[in-house]
Amino acid sequence: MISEHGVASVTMRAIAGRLGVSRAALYRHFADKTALLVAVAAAGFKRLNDRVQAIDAGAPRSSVDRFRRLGEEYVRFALENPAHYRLMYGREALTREDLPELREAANALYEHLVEVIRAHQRSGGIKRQDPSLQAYVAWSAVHGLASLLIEGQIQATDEIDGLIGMTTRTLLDGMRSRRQRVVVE
Amino acid sequence: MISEHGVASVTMRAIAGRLGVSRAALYRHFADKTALLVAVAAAGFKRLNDRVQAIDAGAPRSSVDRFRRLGEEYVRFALENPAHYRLMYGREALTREDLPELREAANALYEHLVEVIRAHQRSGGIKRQDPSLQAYVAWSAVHGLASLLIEGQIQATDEIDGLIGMTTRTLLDGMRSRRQRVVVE
DNA sequence: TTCGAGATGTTGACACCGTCAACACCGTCG
DNA sequence: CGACGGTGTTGACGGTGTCAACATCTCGAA
Repeated sequence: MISEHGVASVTMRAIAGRLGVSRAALYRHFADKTALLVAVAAAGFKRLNDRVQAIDAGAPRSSVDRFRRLGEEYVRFALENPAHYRLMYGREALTREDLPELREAANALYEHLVEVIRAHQRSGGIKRQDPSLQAYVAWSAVHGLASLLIEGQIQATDEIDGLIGMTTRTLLDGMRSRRQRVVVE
Repeated sequence: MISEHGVASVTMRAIAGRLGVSRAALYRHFADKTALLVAVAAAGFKRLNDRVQAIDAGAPRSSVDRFRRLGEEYVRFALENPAHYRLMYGREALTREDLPELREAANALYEHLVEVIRAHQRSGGIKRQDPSLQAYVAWSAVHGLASLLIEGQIQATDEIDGLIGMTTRTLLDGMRSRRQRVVVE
């Protein structure tokens, strides 16, 4: 329903109607509408998590490649499921402190990113700074890119692939360790 | 009203009540609620724009400094006006194609960023790539950081200043021209 | 000065929404 | 067999955005 007509069209009555059930029946399973949306948003994070985990499932990759593909896959997910992605980061879902499910799902994704960065640090590719802070910077970059693309704030729609690659490359160059940098050039 | 009790508390009746006016009176000035919110959001972009323009008003700065301060000031604005910032990038405001005011205000900010990047290119600080694409990458990074901070997705709340600095530094290093990079080290 | 038109404000109503209390049904297990 | 927890239904409540119909006010043209 979200991807068809936007999150505004998701009403308790409409959901119940699709299920062939009365409106109040939903309240046997969810405390209120926000709780239901939080569950949907958390499911989105889990799907995204599965997707990025799958990157490392096949043949072993270099740590740079893992980082690049992670960023790519992240943005691609957002572009394919814009309404869902918006919900995942929407205030109505994140505000509720009594429903930690969403935050935990988001955190699992973040932890994976930290792990990928740690691995790339060990291989000498990037600076040995606090990987959790580096992860925040990288997360910010891809989340910001995904958001701006989804909301149509970025005009260059035909250069999306280039923009994604440029973002991950800038991050990698910006975090690159000095020694390697000189060697490379 | 937004900053006091969140955007959800902003209802046509509540606005009218504050103004000492009836609900329907508002419809003489705005087509509907979304149009009103778009106007508020656009005003936010204009305030933010004034703020970043003010950076260059005083003593002349180096192009690196201009870039750094721009990113800093951007994130700081978001942190000081979280609800307003959310509205500025909210789907309900951006979706409406018949109200270009918001997009234009956002675009003015983007154009300023492009100009700052161009200047830094001329001074030889960063690669001579398409500045409009570099601007998208930089915008993504600061917008993503602001969003994650506002929504409480980033735990390291006591290292915000460090995180902002790390973001702009990573961007600058990532875009830095090869020649200068060697010289610097 | 008068008068009429446009801008602005008001009231009452409509359809829709999230939510809840009260009641009805069902299978399960002591 | 009977009580009980899980599930679903109906009807209602207060709140919301919005609009049509009507009232008022301002101000420039005759």
